[in-house]
Amino acid sequence: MTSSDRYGPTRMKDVASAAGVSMTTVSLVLNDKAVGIPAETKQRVLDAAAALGYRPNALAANLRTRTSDTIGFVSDTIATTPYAGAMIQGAQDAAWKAGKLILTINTNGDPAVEAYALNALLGRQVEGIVYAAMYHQMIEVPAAAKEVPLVLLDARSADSEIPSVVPDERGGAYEATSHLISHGHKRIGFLKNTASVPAANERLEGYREALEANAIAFDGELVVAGDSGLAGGYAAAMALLVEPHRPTGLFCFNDAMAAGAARAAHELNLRIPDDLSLVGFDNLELVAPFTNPPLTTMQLPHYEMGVWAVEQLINRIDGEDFSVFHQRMQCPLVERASVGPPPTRT
Amino acid sequence: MTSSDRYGPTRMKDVASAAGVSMTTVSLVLNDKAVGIPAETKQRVLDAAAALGYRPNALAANLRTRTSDTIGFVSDTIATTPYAGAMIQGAQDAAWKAGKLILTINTNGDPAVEAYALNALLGRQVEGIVYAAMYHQMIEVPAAAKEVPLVLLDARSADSEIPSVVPDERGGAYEATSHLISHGHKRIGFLKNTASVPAANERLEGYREALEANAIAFDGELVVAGDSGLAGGYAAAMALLVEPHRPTGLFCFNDAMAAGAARAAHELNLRIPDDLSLVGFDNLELVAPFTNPPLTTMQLPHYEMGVWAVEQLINRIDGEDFSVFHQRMQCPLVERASVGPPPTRT
DNA sequence: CTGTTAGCGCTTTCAC
DNA sequence: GTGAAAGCGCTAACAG
Repeated sequence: MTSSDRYGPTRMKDVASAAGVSMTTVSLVLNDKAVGIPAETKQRVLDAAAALGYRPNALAANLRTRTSDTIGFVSDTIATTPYAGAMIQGAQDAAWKAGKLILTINTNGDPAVEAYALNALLGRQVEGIVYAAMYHQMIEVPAAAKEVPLVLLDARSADSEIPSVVPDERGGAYEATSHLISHGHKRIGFLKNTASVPAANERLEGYREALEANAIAFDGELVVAGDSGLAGGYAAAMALLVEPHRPTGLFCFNDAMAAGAARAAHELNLRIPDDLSLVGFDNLELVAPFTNPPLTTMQLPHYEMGVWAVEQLINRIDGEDFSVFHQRMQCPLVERASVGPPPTRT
Repeated sequence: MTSSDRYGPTRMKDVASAAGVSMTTVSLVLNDKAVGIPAETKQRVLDAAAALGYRPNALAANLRTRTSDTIGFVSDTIATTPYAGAMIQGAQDAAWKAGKLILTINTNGDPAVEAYALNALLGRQVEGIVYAAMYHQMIEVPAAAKEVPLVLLDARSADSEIPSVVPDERGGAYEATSHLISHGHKRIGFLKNTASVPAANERLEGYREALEANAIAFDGELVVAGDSGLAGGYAAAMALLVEPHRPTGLFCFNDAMAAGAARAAHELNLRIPDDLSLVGFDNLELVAPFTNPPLTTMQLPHYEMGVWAVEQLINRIDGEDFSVFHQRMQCPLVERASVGPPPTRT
């Protein structure tokens, strides 16, 4: 009130003079570094700060300490996929728990934007960067991103030095197929998608391995490709189901294809799961529970991957735990009602 | 190379001495404020900066200029809704276009986290805050958020001074109902949800108004409530469709309920759209196109709302355009295949 | 046209 | 135990 009547928010200096102490003392108290300061002084500082509505300017502190408590989150596309939310949420929650804030940016896949965005992030002194793709893929990381600790989320890089986390597609497919087998199925088809993304190849592998592990011969005729949407699933399933010696169970590349398969089955008057069992992948929250019957499927661990990515990043920022580089996150089975024992007569 | 061999990133001072000029000159050149500086000098600065890989420390600049080119994005929950992505994307794109970065935080609806989060944001000198809810609702905004320009996204506040943007629910419902009417329907049911959220009430209003505008008497018997999921839609539709004088068209609170209605129709051997026309709401990208037949529905303008919110925020930060306070964003009709003329005999 | 100088608000030796 | 003073990296008067 006395000397420093001025515009703008209260500064530490104001608190100091209000409490009748120096800035050093205020800083010490407010940052819990007040080792030997009497409780009485401490309280006076706290009171003054509260009375003046003091809020430290983090920018100034960060400039001085050369930290920022901020991490960058770069993603290629965020909206076009329903999965994005959970990943971001996981990342946020983990960051928050570590007292960091997240600066988000999305590049829409444009390399020019990407370069610019990285610069903006780095200029703001982010302590690390999470580089997220919105579906499991191989990406090339701009050199600039490597200036700070970096982890890849739902993506991998040819540069194996960059830590990454992706879903365990192979394991998920293995479990999906095994689930069908455990119900007694022996003729199990795989509806794969045509695109050559890691998910496609690895899910096919998992399918094969599960078959092998159970001494069921792999039959190339039982895997048929289609586009990864409902229409593709419909067509692929149709091709398989009209055959005389049709499969009794279908493992589908994703839930959309599974929904297509269900449609094909209905048209052929095959009941699910009595005549045909179905397992999907993705566990789309808006479709899997609502197919008829509700779809048994594999859950993509997006939230967990988001958490892992920033926890790992923070470990690296803190200089700890450089052990695990490439994490494959387990995809849990979500049992609903589309799987049963195979029909007694095929 | 000469005097300042030191650790850490290059600073402006380094560029200055490398180019043989003062920091002022460097600053001027790099910020495009070099009014009368000879091209030759300018080039020398640019070259030196490039050679040294200089990247300005935005924190330092921001401290000095008392700006931050950063806006805060606070949301209650991000993952649990499929809509969130588009809103964030819109916000991001608009922010990026204005040269701002977004600091995101989500509170999971916890007021304690919220208070803390707001402090963190404000401490980092965000220039404004977008406060987003993940579905259209009334919220109470913490006082701290009002210290900087603020706009509400997909939410409204009792405090009418706070600008906000929400979907035009009433208008959407009006158009949905009118669409049915324009196809010749006269007996149109409304499947409403039981929760008393703004969306529910306003969609009911829009439905009534469209009826009135077309001289169709409102019939309370034709509006039946259910929970807002597939099961609720199924039950509500069932109640209506078993009646002898059943409606020929149904406007549903949302796509999930519409999917339930479709299920009920199938069970009753009513074909869509021959025997029954259906209009949904939300245009869920993963369900609406894939119902059988594909669902005609109203699109929620999430991306556009995100854009509007940050554009508005930036206007306010810049001290311009304080005119529009409450925006209701139009919900466009997405025509697919679930609407046709009513059957000739009811 | 360009350099000198004084801070932005904070943390942190180093004295007393 | 607490204060004075230096300085994080930058911008912006103000001279010259």
